[in-house]
Amino acid sequence: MSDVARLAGVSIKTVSRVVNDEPAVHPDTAERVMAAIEQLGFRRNLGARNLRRGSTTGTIGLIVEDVGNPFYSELNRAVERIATSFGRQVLTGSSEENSDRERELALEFCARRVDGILVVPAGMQHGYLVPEMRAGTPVVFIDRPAGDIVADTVLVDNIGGTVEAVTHLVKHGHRRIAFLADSADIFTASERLRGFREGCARAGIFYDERLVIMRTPTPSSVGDAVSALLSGLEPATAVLAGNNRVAVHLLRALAHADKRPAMISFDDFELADLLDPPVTVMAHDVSALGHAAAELLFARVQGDQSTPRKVVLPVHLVARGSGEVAP
Amino acid sequence: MSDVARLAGVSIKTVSRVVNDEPAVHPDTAERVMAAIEQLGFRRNLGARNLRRGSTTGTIGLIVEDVGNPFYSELNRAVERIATSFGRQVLTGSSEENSDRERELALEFCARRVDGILVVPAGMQHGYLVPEMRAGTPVVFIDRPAGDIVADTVLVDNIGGTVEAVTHLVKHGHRRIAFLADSADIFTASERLRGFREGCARAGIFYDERLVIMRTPTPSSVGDAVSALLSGLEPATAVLAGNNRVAVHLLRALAHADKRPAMISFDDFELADLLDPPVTVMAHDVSALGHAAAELLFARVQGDQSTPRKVVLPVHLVARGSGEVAP
DNA sequence: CGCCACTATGACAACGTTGTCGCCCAATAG
DNA sequence: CTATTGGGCGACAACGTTGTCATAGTGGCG
Repeated sequence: MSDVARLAGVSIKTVSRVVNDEPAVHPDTAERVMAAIEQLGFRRNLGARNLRRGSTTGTIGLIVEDVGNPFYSELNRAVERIATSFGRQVLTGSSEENSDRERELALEFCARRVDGILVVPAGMQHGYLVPEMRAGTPVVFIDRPAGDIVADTVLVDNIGGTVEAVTHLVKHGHRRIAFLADSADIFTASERLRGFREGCARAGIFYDERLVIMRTPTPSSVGDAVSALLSGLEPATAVLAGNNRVAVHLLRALAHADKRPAMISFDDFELADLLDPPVTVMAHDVSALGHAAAELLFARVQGDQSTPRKVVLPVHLVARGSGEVAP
Repeated sequence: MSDVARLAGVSIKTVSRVVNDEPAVHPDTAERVMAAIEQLGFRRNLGARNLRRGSTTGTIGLIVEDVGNPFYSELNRAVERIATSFGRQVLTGSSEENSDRERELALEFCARRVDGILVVPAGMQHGYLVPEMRAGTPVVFIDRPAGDIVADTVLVDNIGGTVEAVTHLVKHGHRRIAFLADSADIFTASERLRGFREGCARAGIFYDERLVIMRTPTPSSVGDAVSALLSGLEPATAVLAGNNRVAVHLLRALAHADKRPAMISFDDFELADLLDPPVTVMAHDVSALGHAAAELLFARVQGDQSTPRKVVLPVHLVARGSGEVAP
């Protein structure tokens, strides 16, 4: 900036005025300054600016499990859209479902003085965020609630959705329904399990623990689970997949099976409608999840001090075929 | 920091020493300082630190067309992985295939003094980056080359891959092959068109302009294209989809067709193997694309001054069924 | 006992920017 | 003519941090 000032024959303050479009600059002077800026390729240092002004940095942090997972990338996109509309940029990070990594990312974002943080929490302990929140960095939890603090949260109706899925399968004649989901340590998985039990109870079918398998979905873990569930004296006639990852692995495991059970996936996913049979899903609007969370965050950034809110978005059944086959 | 210093009864410099693990601090003093830091919830301001040290900011920028597109989110993930290994964080932005937006994002990243930029360019003019690159911000182009400047670039073998796809279809008896791709303004689409023509020439089949349709893929644009290609006196017997978006829309358009043409997709995509018939693709390693680009970028960040490099990654055929049906 | 080396600490400036205040000068009013 | 106004501009401090240098104290050595 001082180089520009020297070249234009003005003080650095005047250069500052020009780059900030402040009024009290003579047009001729402004032009000289602009020419100097152009010639030197000057670009103002936003870091220094933010430091001096003590204002916001114009960035927010987003922590998800894996930015490469289509579910989270859609979320990322929705968040970015809102952030852009508020003139902010997004720092993203993948926690890899590891609470230490989540914490590390969150604290690094705080050190960068992001204006706020959106997090799909991996861990259950969030006390480490209390000082940061008290210091003025708003945090909104997405898809899963905070472990041990009170904070804004945006969720989907995990229980209601799962109950509806079970009800739907029972309506089509199933009484041996398996629940195949991610590890019970994960909030959404354990909530959906609760919904599964409640669905069984309401439909008046026996809740059989042997038909519930919950662990991190990999091709082999899901493959093994499928073998177990579909064999034996009373095999499952329908499978409820606890999320989109489980559903994809389940489909692959079933691809070459001779007799395929009915299935419903919690979470919609691309091409579900083009498979054979098309996959019935409990769908929810992932973009809406991101929108709602980001809107909430920016309300906080702009000074909203009301008590923490909890938003629950609806889940609805999209019947496509796989969930409507008889036992 | 001065609050911490006051509480611990030391100077701010000593606090600085403690937070930076500098050796010459008495253990007792260090402990008092740590206690004060804990009590006040102090976290050092990375912006101020970077300003003072004049060092790197520890961030890189990534510009893609759409962070929500699985192709780019996989790329994002790969880039993030490398960035993390170099202790950097990633600012992401979606250009929405708009060159003004691309430019805006890139210049904002520069204003934030990112250590480097990775960009899947939307536009063809990149002169605006010259001052920034001269000022020391390395830029690596991914998937598409820079328009009018010389810079590091990582591409996939678009021409070779398309030639192979055409050859494969011809080998299975097709002579009326359609090419359905994104707008020819997009580098990858136009390169693949070149490959398509070359493939036709090499295989000795007639290149029929009427079988080439290139425009932004939407359900309706692809649907219309399919109707046109598959009707008439000499309909196409095979379709080559120019990218994963086109492929998905194509599959949906064909879902209820009575006679389905053979098809190959340039780009692999999730569940391609589970469709009926499974989709034959020209696959390339998107993660490798991100890895290579990020590695190249960090080499530059660390001072590599060699002449700009161009890396071309291989594409290979994955025969699954849809590309092996006879006319 | 004086000197040196070394440890532990602090004062101060500087990074690049902007807010505050004050100065100069021309134009206008009285 | 003088007094007042306000447009245009610059000097300076400050944002939070760290590099440089100086200083005070301590222990060892000749």
